[in-house]
Amino acid sequence: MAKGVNKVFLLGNVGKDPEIRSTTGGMTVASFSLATADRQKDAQGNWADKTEWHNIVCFQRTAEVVRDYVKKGSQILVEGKIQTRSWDDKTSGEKKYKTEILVNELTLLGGKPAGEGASSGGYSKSNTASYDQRAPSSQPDYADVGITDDDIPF
Amino acid sequence: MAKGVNKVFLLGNVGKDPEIRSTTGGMTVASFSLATADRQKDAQGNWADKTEWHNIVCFQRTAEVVRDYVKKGSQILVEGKIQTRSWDDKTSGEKKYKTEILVNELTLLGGKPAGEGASSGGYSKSNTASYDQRAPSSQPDYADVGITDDDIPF
Amino acid sequence: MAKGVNKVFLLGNVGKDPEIRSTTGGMTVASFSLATADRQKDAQGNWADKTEWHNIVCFQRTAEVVRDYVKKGSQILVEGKIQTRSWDDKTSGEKKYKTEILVNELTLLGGKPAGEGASSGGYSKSNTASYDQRAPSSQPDYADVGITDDDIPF
Amino acid sequence: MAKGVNKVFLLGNVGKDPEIRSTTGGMTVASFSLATADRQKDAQGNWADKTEWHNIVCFQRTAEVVRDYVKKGSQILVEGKIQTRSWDDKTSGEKKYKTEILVNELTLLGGKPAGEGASSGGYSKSNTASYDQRAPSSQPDYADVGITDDDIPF
DNA sequence: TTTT
DNA sequence: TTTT
Repeated sequence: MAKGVNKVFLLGNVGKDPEIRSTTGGMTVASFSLATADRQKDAQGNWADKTEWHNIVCFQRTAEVVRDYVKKGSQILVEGKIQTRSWDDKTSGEKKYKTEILVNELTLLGGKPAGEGASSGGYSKSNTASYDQRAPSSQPDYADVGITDDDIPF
Repeated sequence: MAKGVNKVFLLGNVGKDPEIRSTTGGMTVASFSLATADRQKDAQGNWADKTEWHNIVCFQRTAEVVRDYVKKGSQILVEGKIQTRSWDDKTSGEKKYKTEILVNELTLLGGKPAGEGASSGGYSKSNTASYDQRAPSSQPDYADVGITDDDIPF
Repeated sequence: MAKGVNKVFLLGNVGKDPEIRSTTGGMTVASFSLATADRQKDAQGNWADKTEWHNIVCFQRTAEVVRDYVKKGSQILVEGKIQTRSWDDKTSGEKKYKTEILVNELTLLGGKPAGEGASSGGYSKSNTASYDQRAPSSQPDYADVGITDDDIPF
Repeated sequence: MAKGVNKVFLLGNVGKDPEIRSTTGGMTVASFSLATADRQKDAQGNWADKTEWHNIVCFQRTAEVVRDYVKKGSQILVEGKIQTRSWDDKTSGEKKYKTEILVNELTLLGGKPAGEGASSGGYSKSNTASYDQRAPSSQPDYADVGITDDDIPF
């Protein structure tokens, strides 16, 4: 029986080809950024599109679906939960936070059809660099902290 | 017609008495942290409670409900959307991010009954300090950036 | 402040061209059936697709979007609430129930591209007949009961 | 990977003590009605509470939680999906429909505290009668149609 | 920092 | 049929 609720629905477009990794336990992990567009009024009272970017993380079978079918531009719907990780930045000595959406369920929609785009396998090494722009070197990722399959929270 | 979806449901308990502010446009803004409990397996395979903390922001009428009825310990359900603000930290020169839940709808549940607790108005000055622990001095808050009522996206 | 929650998310395909009507108050109402596909295990333990049909009702601007853009086959996402209407069937004398989803927000997805299909305006008279198969003659619809714009619950 | 979405969130109060049954496969099934309150404008433009009733069905562990903790008056939050069953009424010869919410997750909230009320075990035989008022004799229930554990869709 |  |  649930004690609380932490549920998120996002529908949007994938910003770059997903990054695929494996945990030390051999589990597949996929991460990518997702843009959700929101029509809202600006300061002048005009309707304008505003884009919100989300850090998405998928595990196991869902990560494999992402690896095989999700690319830059894909339109998807995800259901998941919010999780904020924190760590001490070794350079600045400051506490840092990164909020991510851990996905329970993923639905592929239309958007840019799969099969086109730069990378053949839905995954390209070059993603790593741009992903790191947002997640600087001192940030521990799942591999760094030695995540195993037992650590996955669902 | 919506172009995307960015929807969050959180049910949990409020960590401290909410902080209440006003924008330059005179709109009430309430912010507080909300703990959602999640039962999940730990590394040993045992079920353990894990708490996730969320930064909640309410505007206008909802902020007034918060001011009048929500206190440390209150059990509430919120529906809202995820927004990540970023700014350049003046001290370290680094880019920082803070993810918040902007509330559309709030439902008061049971939990610790309202009317008890330290603060009389559901709001105590002392919240400010601890809130600032997580949101260091160089972070712009809504007042700093001169938000007016026109900026509110719903 | 909300006292309860009654919220539905459906993603699926429209079964027929929507039926468009007007209330006595001149408000546009659109109704159609929406199929949501669910992969589930059958009695033999095999995964099989099961389709669930939902009665969708849209009002005002959303109904106009439906009239202009939604057709048989369209893939859409709706957010709304559940409502069950009841009436006494004049023929059988029995109490009847019809559960509908009243839409708050509608998002057009890819699916079968708009612009094809039999009807030009996203609405064809012939829908009425098949719609009526599920909603027999003795059922009051919104026009029959003299709904005006004031009756719309949001 | 999901092909569609059919998701419901309801927060409200239980109308009667739940009815508890077992399938031929020995699985526990709990059903009850849930009232969700909605503040909406009436024809005169005044805000009025409107109650919507939902037919809730829980299986397995969730049904056991319901049996042990949920009573008339309990405030709960459920997440589930919509399902409409249909059958031919043997008396009138008409097609009938009943829409139900199949629960995936249930959260007990405050409301009227458990442990009080008429029934000792959170379950009273007398529920059956009133449930049958809404679900006349000719309606197949889960036991009638010989549901086994394999039939449960999640 | 909450809650059971 | 619930609840505030």
